[in-house]
Amino acid sequence: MLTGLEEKILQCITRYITQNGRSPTLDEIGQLLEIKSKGTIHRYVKSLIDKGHLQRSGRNWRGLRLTGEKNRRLTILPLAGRIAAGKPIEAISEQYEINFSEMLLGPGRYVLEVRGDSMIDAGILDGDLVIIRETQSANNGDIVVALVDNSEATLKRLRKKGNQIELIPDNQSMSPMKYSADRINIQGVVVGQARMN
Amino acid sequence: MLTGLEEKILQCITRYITQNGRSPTLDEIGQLLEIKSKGTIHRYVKSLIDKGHLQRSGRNWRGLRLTGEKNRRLTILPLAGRIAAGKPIEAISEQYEINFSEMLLGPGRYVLEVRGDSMIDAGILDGDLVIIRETQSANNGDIVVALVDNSEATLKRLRKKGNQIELIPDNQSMSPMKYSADRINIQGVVVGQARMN
DNA sequence: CGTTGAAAGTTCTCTTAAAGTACTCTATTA
DNA sequence: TAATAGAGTACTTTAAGAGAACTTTCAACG
Repeated sequence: MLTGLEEKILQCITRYITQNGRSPTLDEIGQLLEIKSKGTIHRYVKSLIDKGHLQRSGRNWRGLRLTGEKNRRLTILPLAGRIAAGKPIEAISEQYEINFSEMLLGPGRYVLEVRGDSMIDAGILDGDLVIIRETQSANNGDIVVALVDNSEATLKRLRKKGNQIELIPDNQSMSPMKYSADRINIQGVVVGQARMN
Repeated sequence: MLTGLEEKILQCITRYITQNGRSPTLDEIGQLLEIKSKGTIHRYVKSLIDKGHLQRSGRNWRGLRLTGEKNRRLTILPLAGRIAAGKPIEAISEQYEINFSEMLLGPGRYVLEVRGDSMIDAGILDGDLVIIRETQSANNGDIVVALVDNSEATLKRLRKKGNQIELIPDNQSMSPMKYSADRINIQGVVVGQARMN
């Protein structure tokens, strides 16, 4: 079990290595985390080595290595940077990690597997998983699970117009459908989308 | 058998861990349940440990762990069914569950934020997150992070043809690029994709 | 090739704040 | 009266930071 700082330092090293291809020095870690004493850093790096999350190769400078085997914090991954066509990976300074638990957990979450291409322009393909948060209310523009006439469920983008509700497929070859508000029951809204390869 | 307060505290801890990835301190529990004395909290936490609902790992702060079932459910969501346009949600007969930890965890995973539309036909939009597994080898058809001439990183679909490597954007308005194999370095392959709304 | 000094790593001690533990005392309620 | 619940106090342990003093590594230079 890692303490808060141990966690932070491990993340910091992981990120440094992914971006620069070599491990940081103690002082560099200290700079990134705003800790002035390299003795303090060393204590935690050593404890990470003892706990098996890091290895030191020989006694070289910048000789830290990730072991990778130990499970990291459950749903948190380092955000290494941004990638675009034709450019180097752009380093990210503001944010260190992506917390998926916010999307995945929390009350009333469940998953639906999407069938069909009706939301293809929103990047939701056949076979994708969408994470739904159960709710009766949704805003214009949300992608919702809507129950029509209490019999048909469908995944569409929502637009409310007075007493009318429009369910809009994000697919140019399909057309929106209009209903009076009392025929539509919102079951939930899409809070995330995932695809596993 | 748990008393009312024991139940409340256990739920509170479970919820905290699922949302934050680590256990709360006694004071934090107290804050959430509006109990001022951490001595009181401690008494009930201890009784929960005695009854086997919680474990304490060592003497660490935030060292509480859930036992049994609850522990395993952390990154698992119920798969409620399949949804398609114009049809009821197709129920999935067995209790089927989606385990995201397989995608998110494991050695050498990190996240990149995608810039640009070059993979739009694969459902990877501008701003999406892709989960990368670090590897030097990839198969034909994989979506890879490729480093060209050790200077430009790009996300493209891979096709190998003898000593030639083709990097194919999944976007009809862009054309594939061909390189000799020695100019390309595979950094990792896409193992998952996520979008948070 | 060996010397040397700066940079990096290691080992300590000291300090503070926060967290956990062990009690006692009190109130409510069935 | 026993079980449940809350407040509070005193104490111990842990996490975290600063910094001094030391050794090792590495590269530049004569």
